[in-house]
Amino acid sequence: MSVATVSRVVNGQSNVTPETRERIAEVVAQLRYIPHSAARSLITKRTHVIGVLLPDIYGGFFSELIRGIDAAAREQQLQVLLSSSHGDAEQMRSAMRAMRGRVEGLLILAPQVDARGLGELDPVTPIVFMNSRVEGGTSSSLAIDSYQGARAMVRHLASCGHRDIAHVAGPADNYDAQERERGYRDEIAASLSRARPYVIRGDFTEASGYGAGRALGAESRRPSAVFAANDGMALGCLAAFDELGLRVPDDIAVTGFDDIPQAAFVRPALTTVRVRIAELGRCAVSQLAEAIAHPEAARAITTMLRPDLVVRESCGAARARSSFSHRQPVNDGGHDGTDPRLESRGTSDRSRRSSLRLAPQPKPPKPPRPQPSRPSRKQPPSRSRKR
Amino acid sequence: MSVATVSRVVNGQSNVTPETRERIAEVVAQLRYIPHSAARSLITKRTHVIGVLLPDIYGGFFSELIRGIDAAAREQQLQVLLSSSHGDAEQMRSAMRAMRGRVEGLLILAPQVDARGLGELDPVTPIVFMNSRVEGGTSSSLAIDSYQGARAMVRHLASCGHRDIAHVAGPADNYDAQERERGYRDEIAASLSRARPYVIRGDFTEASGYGAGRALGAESRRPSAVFAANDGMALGCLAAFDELGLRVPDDIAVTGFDDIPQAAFVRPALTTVRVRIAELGRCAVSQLAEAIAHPEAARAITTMLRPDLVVRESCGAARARSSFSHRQPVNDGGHDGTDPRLESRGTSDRSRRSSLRLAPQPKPPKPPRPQPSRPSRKQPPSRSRKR
DNA sequence: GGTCGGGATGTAAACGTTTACATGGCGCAA
DNA sequence: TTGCGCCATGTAAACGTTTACATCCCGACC
Repeated sequence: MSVATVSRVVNGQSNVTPETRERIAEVVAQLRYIPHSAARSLITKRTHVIGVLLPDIYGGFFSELIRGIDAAAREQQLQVLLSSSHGDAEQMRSAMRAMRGRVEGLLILAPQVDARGLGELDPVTPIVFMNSRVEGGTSSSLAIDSYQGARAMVRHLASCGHRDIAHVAGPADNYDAQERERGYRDEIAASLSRARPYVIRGDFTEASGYGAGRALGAESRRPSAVFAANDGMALGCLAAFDELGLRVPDDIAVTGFDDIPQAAFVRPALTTVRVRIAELGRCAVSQLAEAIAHPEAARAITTMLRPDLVVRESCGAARARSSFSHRQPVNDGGHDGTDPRLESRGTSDRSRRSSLRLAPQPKPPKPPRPQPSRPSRKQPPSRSRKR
Repeated sequence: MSVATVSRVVNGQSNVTPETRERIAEVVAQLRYIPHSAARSLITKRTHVIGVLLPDIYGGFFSELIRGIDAAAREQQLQVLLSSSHGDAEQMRSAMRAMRGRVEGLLILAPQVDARGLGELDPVTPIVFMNSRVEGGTSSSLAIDSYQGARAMVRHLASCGHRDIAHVAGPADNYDAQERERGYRDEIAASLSRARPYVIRGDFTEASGYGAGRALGAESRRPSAVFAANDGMALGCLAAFDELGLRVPDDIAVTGFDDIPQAAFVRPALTTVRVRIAELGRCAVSQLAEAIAHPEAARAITTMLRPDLVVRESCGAARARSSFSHRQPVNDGGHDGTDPRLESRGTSDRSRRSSLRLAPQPKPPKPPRPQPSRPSRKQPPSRSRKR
């Protein structure tokens, strides 16, 4: 038996005698032979692996993102080579180098470094950037419209009657943080022309949000609302205010950004800007898979995902309010105007407080948002299994 | 210039003339040449990648675990090839096959499938199992002592005066779930001999915990305490009780298991069994790295990690209580008896309520647990950066 | 000045596959 | 009976590296 025949059997090719196949299969089983993927992909040029470069993987945002990426990757029969790098451009470069030859494409989330430079490092591997500053260049990019999301949130708070709205910003070198702060400032100027923006800087961690909350709560003239640039910091604020004896939303309103899973679980449930993080991951994988499958059609597509405002308890709004539409390629200009999904819950106080999501995240239009009621003994439709 | 010389330059070997080196480096930079890792590892037999097989990656437990694994991997200059598989043994097998030749070792968390069978599939790659049923076999294993943790929790609840303690169990085919339930039953029998165990089954998701909470809360003779087999389900219970108008812990106590990051953030903060999930991941990576570096010394080490009880608000205990020691190789038999770390917080109500962790998880003995106070404007010592 | 040695560079094998192509056997048709 | 063609199998090149070994050049020492 030659290696070629074995190869044919292992790959299930047809041109081999049944008894030869039988014999080889037997030996393969007995020797516990497993083909060497690296050698295989050396010649086939297919690895079925995508590389994922993240700045960090702590917190609800990233775990949710990885979940979405993983799910989509599995659907596409891809494996994921993960690498985090503290947002350091040099570490990112070295991770990219280490991935060359192992992956067929790269998914990069690099809100702090110049994405263009990264793309130029390896012009041949398809790359999809997420939430990055990309101007021109040849790679695709997928981003959240942080600016519009922030404006919508500030507009909402203003419409609730808040006039002193503080902003807990993210790291100064982070693109999303910049955009959110810019949206905050612009909307303050637009909606509350007489108010002055008040920004206190954090770093997206709960701890920094906690610190900011302590500082804000202790101020002589404390704001009536705090808009944090992400949910983690909003959670930190919540804890700080709880400790200071301030009631949310009665004494002070708190809102976040991202809609990480915890946002719905804390009490008071967090009003935030829903990013559909997992879906963002899925989209990115799809887009990358597409670019891998058809490298000839590689156009640099920049997609902007429009986030939704989701009103829960922490802002003190009497009723829910909605925002703008969901997903909108930035190039075809103009909204379609439809799909202004209402996120309103039931009207009774009881039901409004329940923000536990029993059902999987509702698919795009019109989330049915079931009233979580009837104490059923049988398992409710659960998310994917855990552990 | 021959390929050999180029290889020498790229790998920074010494026996090459400075000007040759210079010229080659220049061309390398100009062509944006990046070595092909797969080809390289084909000959060197080093990939610097470890494979991680998980049943699922949803929820606080897994994101924390991945975080620990990733951090340790980065320290050891390893990359992580991630694959989740819904706990299906067949999917696990196929993922393992796909990883052959790509990874130098495997980290497997398979609480539902027979770990032995998995190990036999590929006897050559070093494997470290986590939280799995492993008897004998040649692979190492790292596990949480779920049984003792559950007993400690029930003992604590009993000592708080609870007599009707219900248990929300995990999936029947899950090893940890089984052990926790066994611990629950045994301790009920030991501490509350006249009480009857009451188990309601969940599947480790928040949704199933929510369902169980609704069911328990509505019962004619509802229990005074609920011990959920993981924090996710405990969170679900909390949401259910909140909705039913039951106050925790006054009307009913709730406790969990794992100490996922959210546990400290919800109000009331969750009393739970701390697993030090990230550390578990780190240990597993270290152990695997060791096995890879010294395959000759490959002994099957089974390490049992001892979890700690952490008392917060949700159980209604007046003061903190501690439990047993932390980390104890199971083979050297017998506890040393030292290190009964107290987890007590400050005594004032205010400080007891604050369970936000400002500092990184305190290292093993004597967590200093700083009183989170002084509203400092500068960043508090944060966890690793986010985004 | 010849020989020896050492250092720079080149050559080729090896890693474990896949696959184009060659070989050879067999059956069938002329 | 001879030839043709098809099908099973084998051979070898190729993938992109690393590395043992060969070669070559040059300087130094005898």
